[in-house]
Amino acid sequence: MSEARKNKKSDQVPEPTLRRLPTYLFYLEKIREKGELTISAPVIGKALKCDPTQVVKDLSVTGVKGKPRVGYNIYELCHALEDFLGFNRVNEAFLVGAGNLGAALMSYQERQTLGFKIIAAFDVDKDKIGQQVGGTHILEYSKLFNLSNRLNVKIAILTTPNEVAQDVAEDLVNCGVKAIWNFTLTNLDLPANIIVQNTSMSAYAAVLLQRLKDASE
Amino acid sequence: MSEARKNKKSDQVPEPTLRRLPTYLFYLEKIREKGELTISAPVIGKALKCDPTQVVKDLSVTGVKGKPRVGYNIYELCHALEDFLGFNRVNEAFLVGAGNLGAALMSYQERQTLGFKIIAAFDVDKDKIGQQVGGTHILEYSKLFNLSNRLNVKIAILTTPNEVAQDVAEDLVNCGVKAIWNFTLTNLDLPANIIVQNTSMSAYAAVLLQRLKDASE
DNA sequence: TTCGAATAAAGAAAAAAATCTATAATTAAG
DNA sequence: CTTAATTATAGATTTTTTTCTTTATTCGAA
Repeated sequence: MSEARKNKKSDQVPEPTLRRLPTYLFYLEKIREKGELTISAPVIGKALKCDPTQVVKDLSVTGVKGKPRVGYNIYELCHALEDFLGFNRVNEAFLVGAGNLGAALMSYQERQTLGFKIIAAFDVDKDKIGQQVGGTHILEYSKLFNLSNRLNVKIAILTTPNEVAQDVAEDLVNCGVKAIWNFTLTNLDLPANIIVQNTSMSAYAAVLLQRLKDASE
Repeated sequence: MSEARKNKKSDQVPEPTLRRLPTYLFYLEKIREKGELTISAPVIGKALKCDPTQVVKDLSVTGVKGKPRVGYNIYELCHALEDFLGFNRVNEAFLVGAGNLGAALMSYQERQTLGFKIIAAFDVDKDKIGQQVGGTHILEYSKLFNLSNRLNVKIAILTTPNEVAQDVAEDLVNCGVKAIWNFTLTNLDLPANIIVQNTSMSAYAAVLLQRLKDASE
């Protein structure tokens, strides 16, 4: 049992790799549409400006094998990536806070694969309730509790104002949500078994500004 | 000269640290509003669920010194962080593609410090042109060229559809933009001196889905 | 059929980042 | 005034991630 846990941790795919995988997938889909059948790691590396051996290592998590002097079968690779990432499964999600960012994510999911489907959005703003964005209805927040009893939704997207983020997150956990994609600046304090993915736009902005500063010195 | 370049690179603050700095800043601002004067690294670490020595290392980039048994002066630290991140300077930016995500970022900047001010947004959609989001006007895309002659904008946010991303990015570079925050899935092919910060929502989604999968095994 | 070039794969080495440890400084309590 | 506890700091260690190197495979050209 302790060995099982040890395995589980060592089996975990590194986060940098996970972050790169969707990039490969979208690039490969674009190439596939052009009618190409195979592609080699050096070609991918050149297009995506990264190391070819990095590409090979990253792609190896899918289990797909490439052939020397030929490369990978694009169709097989796309399929394996989608399968590995879970992008072809129906990962249902709630969204709370249908403001600008919330609405953006709701319409985002329509056009591009986000990895899951937002099946219901919630807000307390009377003006928003009843509206529909990206094919998803915005419901009164209090409906969350009824709805979560019937549906078994494990993922939630949190795009509320900072002030209510902690309370809403606790509600979501009580409704059976296991993973929260947190776009607020609030550091959520939740049970250890709840997966929280903090995504702050400021973090990226900080890196961009700093690199710009570095470059001009 | 070669030594200067060497220094420049080794002086660069690690990206993980840069990404954490805004989190510290927003947490500290919240604490400061409560009237606290000092805070210690262990307290920050506990609140933000990270290692106290990590906190010390991260904060040391600002040059602020803490006192043993007391901690840091919150006011001084906030100020130093803002200064270091450049959040208190007026970093002007263009935004191209005032769709959902673009609009989200435009209104985002109003409420929370993104690190810069979007001074003009551009789109080709007649319905959007003339509108105003988050205090910023949406202009006809062709106006970009005239405007960039007068203003000296170094940063651009790219939230267009994937298909036009490369062309728009090239336009932006021709207009003097040095750094592009790319929200599209297109891998931009631009001169090496242009800073590109790719931000794909799917990357985060991938990590979240995977960790959820790991947890249920 | 054979040779050579290109490539994936696997492992080693290097680099980067996070964590841990020891030290010194400081303040509060006795 | 002294001591003990707390904390910042700096350095060492460990872990993680990336890059480099080697090997073996495969296809195409001679």
